[in-house]
Amino acid sequence: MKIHKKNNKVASITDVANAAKTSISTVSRYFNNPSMVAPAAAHRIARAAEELSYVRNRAAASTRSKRSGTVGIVVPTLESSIFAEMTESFSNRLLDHDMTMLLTPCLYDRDIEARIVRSFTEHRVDSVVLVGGDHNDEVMELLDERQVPALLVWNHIAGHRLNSIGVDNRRIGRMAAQHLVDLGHSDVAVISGLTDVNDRAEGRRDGALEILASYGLTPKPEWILQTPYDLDFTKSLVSNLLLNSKPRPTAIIGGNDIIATAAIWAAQSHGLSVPQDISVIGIGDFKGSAEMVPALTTIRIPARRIGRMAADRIAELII
Amino acid sequence: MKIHKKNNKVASITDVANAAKTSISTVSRYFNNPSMVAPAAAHRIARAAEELSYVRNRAAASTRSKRSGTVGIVVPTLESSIFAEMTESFSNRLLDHDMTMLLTPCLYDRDIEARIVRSFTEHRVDSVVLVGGDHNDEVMELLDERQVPALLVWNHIAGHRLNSIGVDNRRIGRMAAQHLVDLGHSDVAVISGLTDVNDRAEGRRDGALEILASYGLTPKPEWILQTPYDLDFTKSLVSNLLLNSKPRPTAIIGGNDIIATAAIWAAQSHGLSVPQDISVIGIGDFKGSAEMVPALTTIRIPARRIGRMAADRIAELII
DNA sequence: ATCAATTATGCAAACGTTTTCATAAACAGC
DNA sequence: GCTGTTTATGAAAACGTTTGCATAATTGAT
Repeated sequence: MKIHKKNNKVASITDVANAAKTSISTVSRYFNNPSMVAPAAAHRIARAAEELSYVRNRAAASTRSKRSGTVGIVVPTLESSIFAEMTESFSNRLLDHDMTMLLTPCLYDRDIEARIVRSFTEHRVDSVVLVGGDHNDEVMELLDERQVPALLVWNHIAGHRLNSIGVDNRRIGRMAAQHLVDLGHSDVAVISGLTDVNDRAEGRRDGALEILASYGLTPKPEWILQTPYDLDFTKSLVSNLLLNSKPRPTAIIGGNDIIATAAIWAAQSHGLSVPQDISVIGIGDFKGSAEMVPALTTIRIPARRIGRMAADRIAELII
Repeated sequence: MKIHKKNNKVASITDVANAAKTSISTVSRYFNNPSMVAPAAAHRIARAAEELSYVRNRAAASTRSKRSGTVGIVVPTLESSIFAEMTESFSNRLLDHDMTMLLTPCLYDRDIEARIVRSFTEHRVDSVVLVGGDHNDEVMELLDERQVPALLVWNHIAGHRLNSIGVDNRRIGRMAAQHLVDLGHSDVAVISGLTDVNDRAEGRRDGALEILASYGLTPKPEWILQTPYDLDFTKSLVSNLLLNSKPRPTAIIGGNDIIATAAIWAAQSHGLSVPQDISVIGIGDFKGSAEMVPALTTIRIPARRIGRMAADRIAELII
């Protein structure tokens, strides 16, 4: 009678070892470090594994080896195409490193983020990726205590004790403002995301205001607005701005492309044409901004590149 | 000397049990089924866990309990806002069930999907979620053999042996075509996604063509087009169509909102105005379609609801 | 008080791996 | 043919949990 796996249960490494007439150590080595096992044995193991449709149990493996092959990432939202792009390229690259991504959106809520990171540590992820530099103390302590290698993406943060990969948002804000100044604008409205939950938004706004101030063009307070990540709300916010300002701003800086898009649509719905009647510049370069009519002027954030680089960096961090 | 955790290692359930002067069984029960442990013991355990900053190891737990608390989901792409929405609401709802999501985009490639599902099974996910009904045999066998409860989302597929939650794409296609016929159009172009890798696209196209045919309005072959999920490409495809057709189509059905958006932009870039000169209808209702100028006419797919329902169904499936 | 029923606990055996250590086998160099 | 290295293997001890079973403690009814 042929040796085969214990009844109706899925095959374990032991079953494979028995079928291949070798020890479980060798089977384990075959899967983790094939070069360590002799060709003949390797062949028998491959056959046995195939026969029993063995699927190794990484969860069990991680108890001994301390490596789960997973990375946890928390993003503010997936509904921003820019985060979706980054996440997607991150995941794809991770696949090349034979790792899998645990992903959870935190909806810009730091407490939810903390809860998610805790859950990630329960699953013993090999590493954690966070967006931006603003996080609960609890998160930092947790990562610290348990020595989970962590990576901050999106912003490059010079002084931070965690690794970071991303852009300098202040600089981007400066670029956007400079562009409008160069076009001759002096009446510029600055509409940012919510700066208290979003350090990207804050950096961009401050960079823009810095440049405007340096030209003596500081916008009046009612032209410096914040808006949540919401097309609908932003569109009516801008509508109000355009209706109620006696001299209208001649240009708008949108803290991200959603805001800029909403601004363009708001302007169009008042019969203003872009860029003839009013200039709008965004930040982010979401997929499609170039094809939009009128094409959206935007400052490119290399989301895919950030995603890829992050995955590669993770691979280094956990060696 | 105070009892404390073994040097420089993270605390395990044993450390907590020692510190709380009880057995690991009780500690385990405290975390999994608090009602089973007496208040006094519970209190000591809570204190000890806090003190040692104990984080339970779900990976280890899953070896014995067969429940990892994770669900694997593979989506075609995150760059489609509609999938992003579904995924996000799925993940949020999953959180309520104390589960975490393993997510990987497969880029519409069935072989990559198969590879991902295999990786999910290695991680012993409690359940797998797939988009649509077209999958490699290997995937089906794997899920079958290992008895992983699986769920199909996006399409509702009547006869399928797996559970499914979603919409009837053929019906949606019929609705789109009927809408245009009702508006009096007789020259309708149908632009779908790639039907060979996307059964949603196929259903929608066929439904649309079915209705058109029933009115004797079958489009000429060069008006039935396919396009990958790409704004850029689609925009120039539609541009060509508009330039080269002697009598132009008076309406376009876009298989999804990306296609419809690209079609609108293409029309606009030729000086045609929508909907005066040409009607365009999309499918999907991505976030923002209503605010767009002109507003995009689209058939709503309840992405968030599908996501939520899927999470709830998963919770039922694995009991 | 007593006994039965209930509730709370602890022991020890799983779970499916990896990894250390020791030994056996194969290979070179002479 | 030796001997000294290298290479391949196996036994057994972890890893951090859950859980079945048996016992101890508590409760309730009389």
